[in-house]
Amino acid sequence: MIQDDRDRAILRILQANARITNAELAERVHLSPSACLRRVRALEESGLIRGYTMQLDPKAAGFPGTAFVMIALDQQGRASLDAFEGQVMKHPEILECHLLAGAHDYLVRVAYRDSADLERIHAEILTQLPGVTRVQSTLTLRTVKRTTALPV
Amino acid sequence: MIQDDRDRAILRILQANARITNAELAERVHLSPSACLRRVRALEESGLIRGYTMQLDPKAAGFPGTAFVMIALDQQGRASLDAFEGQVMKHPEILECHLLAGAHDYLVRVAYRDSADLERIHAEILTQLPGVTRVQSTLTLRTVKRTTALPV
DNA sequence: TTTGAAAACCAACCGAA
DNA sequence: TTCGGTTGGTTTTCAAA
Repeated sequence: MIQDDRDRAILRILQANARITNAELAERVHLSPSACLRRVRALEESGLIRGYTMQLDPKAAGFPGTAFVMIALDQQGRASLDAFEGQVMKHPEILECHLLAGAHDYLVRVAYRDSADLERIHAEILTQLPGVTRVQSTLTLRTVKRTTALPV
Repeated sequence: MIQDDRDRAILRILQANARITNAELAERVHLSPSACLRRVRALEESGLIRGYTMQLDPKAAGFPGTAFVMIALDQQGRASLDAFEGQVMKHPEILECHLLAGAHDYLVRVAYRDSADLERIHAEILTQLPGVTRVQSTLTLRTVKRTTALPV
């Protein structure tokens, strides 16, 4: 768990730059390197830190666009949801999948290389997921902001 | 730019674990440490790599829920969009903001600590953004998948 | 690709609150 | 007892050969 503002400072810095050296991190939060490292390890052990990832520029990586897709299932039993979600996990084109409150639809975000690629993802992946009755895509014209940082 | 499958392998590994040492990364892609480091540096220079971030567990960090919010503006001129987006960038509670095709609405994702916090974000932030005419929130019951990794 | 100096890491230990 | 600081051997980095 987060103990104090020192921990919060460490988390804010690491969220912005996960490859900072422990020595510099320690300096920025006014701790000795060893004390700082002990806190980071404790935060990792506690399960608060899920991991460290590299952020790519989507356009430069060949994914100029993403789309949001609303997906409705024909049934909402535990087994149906599990079957659907299990398949979702297998497709790297599906970046995110959220179960929404209300109509119990899924909101999915996919990355595609061009319009033909989006066609393929729609036809070969999304509509083939188990139990799907409705698939409605909305293209993203522009991503204004996309952070993985939480306001700790 | 990405040169070959070696580069792609490096990117896949770093997307999954940004804190791997250069020595281990080199071993896993069958390169010498110095050759591997040279490639990573080149990928960084090219702008493909946007940065390295730490992933927190949202629940453990005190953010049990996120919500998607559709926001419509009363005007769609360049100036209106810029004013809106400029304010969006200032609020850390707003994790993402996408301009959608079609009705030219924004889809925004916010993190909140509890229902009172969501109320506050709705009343004090979202409805106060410049030019907003309609704000419609949908809670996320469960996030099935959330990756920042692109399928390079 | 190899190498070696400099930097960073991190475990063991010490001291203060 | 817990938390921060110090030390020193080990690992990693990275530029020169």
